[in-house]
Amino acid sequence: MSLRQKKIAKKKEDILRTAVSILAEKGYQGTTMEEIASSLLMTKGSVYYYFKDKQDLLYQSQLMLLQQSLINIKTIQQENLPVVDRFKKAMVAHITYLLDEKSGFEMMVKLEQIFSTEQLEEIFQLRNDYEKCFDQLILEGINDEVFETVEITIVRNTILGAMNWVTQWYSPEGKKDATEIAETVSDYLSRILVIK
Amino acid sequence: MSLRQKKIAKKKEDILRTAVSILAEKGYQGTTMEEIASSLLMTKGSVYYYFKDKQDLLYQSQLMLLQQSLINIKTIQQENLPVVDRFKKAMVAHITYLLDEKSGFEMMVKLEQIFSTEQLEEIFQLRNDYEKCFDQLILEGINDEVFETVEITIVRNTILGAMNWVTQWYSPEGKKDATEIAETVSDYLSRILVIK
Amino acid sequence: MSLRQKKIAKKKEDILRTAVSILAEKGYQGTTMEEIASSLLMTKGSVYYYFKDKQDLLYQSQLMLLQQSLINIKTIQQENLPVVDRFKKAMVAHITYLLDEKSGFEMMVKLEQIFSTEQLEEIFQLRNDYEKCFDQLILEGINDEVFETVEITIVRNTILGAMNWVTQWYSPEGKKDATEIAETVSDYLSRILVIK
Amino acid sequence: MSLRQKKIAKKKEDILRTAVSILAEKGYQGTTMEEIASSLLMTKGSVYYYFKDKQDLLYQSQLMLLQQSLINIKTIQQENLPVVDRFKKAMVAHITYLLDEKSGFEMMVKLEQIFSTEQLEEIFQLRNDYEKCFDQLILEGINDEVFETVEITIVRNTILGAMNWVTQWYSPEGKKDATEIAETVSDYLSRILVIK
DNA sequence: TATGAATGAGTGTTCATTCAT
DNA sequence: CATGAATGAACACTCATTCAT
Repeated sequence: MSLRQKKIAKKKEDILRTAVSILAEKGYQGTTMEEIASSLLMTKGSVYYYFKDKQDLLYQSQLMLLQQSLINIKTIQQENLPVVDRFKKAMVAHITYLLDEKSGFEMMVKLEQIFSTEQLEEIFQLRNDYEKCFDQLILEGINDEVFETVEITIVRNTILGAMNWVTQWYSPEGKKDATEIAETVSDYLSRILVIK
Repeated sequence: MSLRQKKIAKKKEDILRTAVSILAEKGYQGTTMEEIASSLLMTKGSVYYYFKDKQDLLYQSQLMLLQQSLINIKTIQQENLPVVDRFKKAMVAHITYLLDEKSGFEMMVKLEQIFSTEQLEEIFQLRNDYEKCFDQLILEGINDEVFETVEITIVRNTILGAMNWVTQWYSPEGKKDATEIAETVSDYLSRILVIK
Repeated sequence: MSLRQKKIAKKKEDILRTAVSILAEKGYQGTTMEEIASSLLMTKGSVYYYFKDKQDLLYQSQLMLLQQSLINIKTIQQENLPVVDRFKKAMVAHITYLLDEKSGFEMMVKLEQIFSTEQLEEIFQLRNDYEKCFDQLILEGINDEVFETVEITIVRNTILGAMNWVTQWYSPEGKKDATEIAETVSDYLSRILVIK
Repeated sequence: MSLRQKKIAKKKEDILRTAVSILAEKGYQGTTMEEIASSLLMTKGSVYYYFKDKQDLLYQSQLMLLQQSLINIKTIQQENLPVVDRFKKAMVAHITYLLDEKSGFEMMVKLEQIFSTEQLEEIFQLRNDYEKCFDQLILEGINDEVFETVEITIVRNTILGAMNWVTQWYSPEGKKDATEIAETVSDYLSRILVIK
């Protein structure tokens, strides 16, 4: 990758990071391009130089989030640790990633309404891959007889929901910082699965 | 209340019910007054007869949701049942209420950005009351030594999050209907607290 | 048609008339909605109340022009006059209509680039019908042996071109008024066909 | 002219040729600098090296068209041929030139709106010169008693209109090629003038 | 009460143009 | 000479809101 391409990639990522946090805070429709641009001390026109349109910005930020999350969880899954520890680590990673990026997995809009079929497929594929990793860990735990036998999909959705919602109530001003909150919540959620 | 007033109240409630589900689906900014009106076979002008503006519609729908939820949980709290059962009943009620009304507690917008201070206070008060009910149940459970000793706020937020997120993944086409999902999720969430 | 509908139809026609002349003068891309609106002492928003979008405005104005032209020529065609006279009358009508409406048949844009397939079909159908009327008159003249035997399509296109171009050079400040110009040009163009 | 200057002149002409055909097809407002540049495998910036701005591009392409047309007609005018033949040759040259360059004399915009007074004067001067050549031929024909006595300006405008319009209906897929169409149309237009 | 019509502020997007490298 | 990046003014279009009837 040439220097120029690197510069572009860097700029794109800068924009995406900012977009992610604003979009997560105000939602897709509630966020203006102007807002995103001026947060970056850019003009609207410049943002359009890097991204085709607003939808493209949302799409690529979703991809970025999901791809990074997927890398995170896959890395953890391969570590040489008991399944219980890996599961907890995956939860902590999920929560801290969301809190650090000030992002949300739901951009507050029905994705179907703004994405093309191919885009939706890509997104759903990644989301699915991610969920499968969690399912895999749960299944492993059940087979190892350290987790209760449960309906995997429902439990996974429940746990993901609890984690995704953390962005709604976590306050940096509180007693615990992001990592501590992540640890605590993960501990509590573990109890749904772990056999005592 | 005169007949006329009753008629008006009825109409208002009709509008609110529709508004709630559309707002929950598309978010505050993503929903147009036109959309709400035409869903009710009304014209925009008529909706404005009953509600001052869009924000008022959101405000009152939030109030309705919260007030009803509060009534639900208070009723349950006073029932003559073991705390574990009351807690589970409260969770089931919470989830089924959300799924039935096709609503969401978060209207996909930072409330601070659209509500006035007084309105925010009212909303937060109700939300707080509602959370306190849950906290109260949890505390009771701990005192009765049927629940683990936990950080109540965090556990409550975690559980509420898991429940609120159900609207994101529940599909009426799935194997379980709304009530069954609510029961199942509640069972799993109970494990966070219940001493085994 | 109710009074209300009549009012709407009237307003739509007003807008179309203005749009036609501005679009003809400045071309599709060179005309702004703002311009059209303010020519009518309206706001942009109002124009959008009557027409879906700019393209719709162009489409409907083309339809109006073509439909009226078609009525004009069909009326003339049925008059009980020698074919030479009817042909000349048709030419005069064509030119004066364009000059009166300050319009042009070509809105200075490749129609294919802005219209949908169905819209294009409708336009081309009408255009074709109109051309067929001219062709019919020419054919009649040939059969009556008052017109030379010619390649009908090419002659018709040549004559239509000469007439359509009049809007480019006619000036109301000149010696002749619109009708006189139309008469004169038609006389000259007749010479292409009439046997002497 | 140095080699460098020649290279620049060559490049300018390349750009103008491309610009002419795109501008003729899409109109001034409908054509983007990007489009012109990328048709030439250049970047926008490069085009700006050769031409001050978009208007300059249009201006110079008009000049080029008119100057070439003027040369064409003047050459023909001086040929040692009967006026009827020279007139027809002029028409054929006019039409084939337009069709070959895929150009149009009207760039679909009121010239007054984009050109400066001096530029307009230059353009009008050339246009006038060109028209005068036609007028001259017509006058000659009248004096030679091979053309009917006509109102020269009107006839010339009518004929020019018919010729300019050919670009609107000529299709390379048709039975006749550009030259044949030009010949045919010229023959028909001759009949307006030639005494039989 | 209800509504059709109008409004205007705001938003996404385009594009001619500039300029540092 | 060439270009990539940035800019900002302009424009199409939307939509909450108002108001006369």
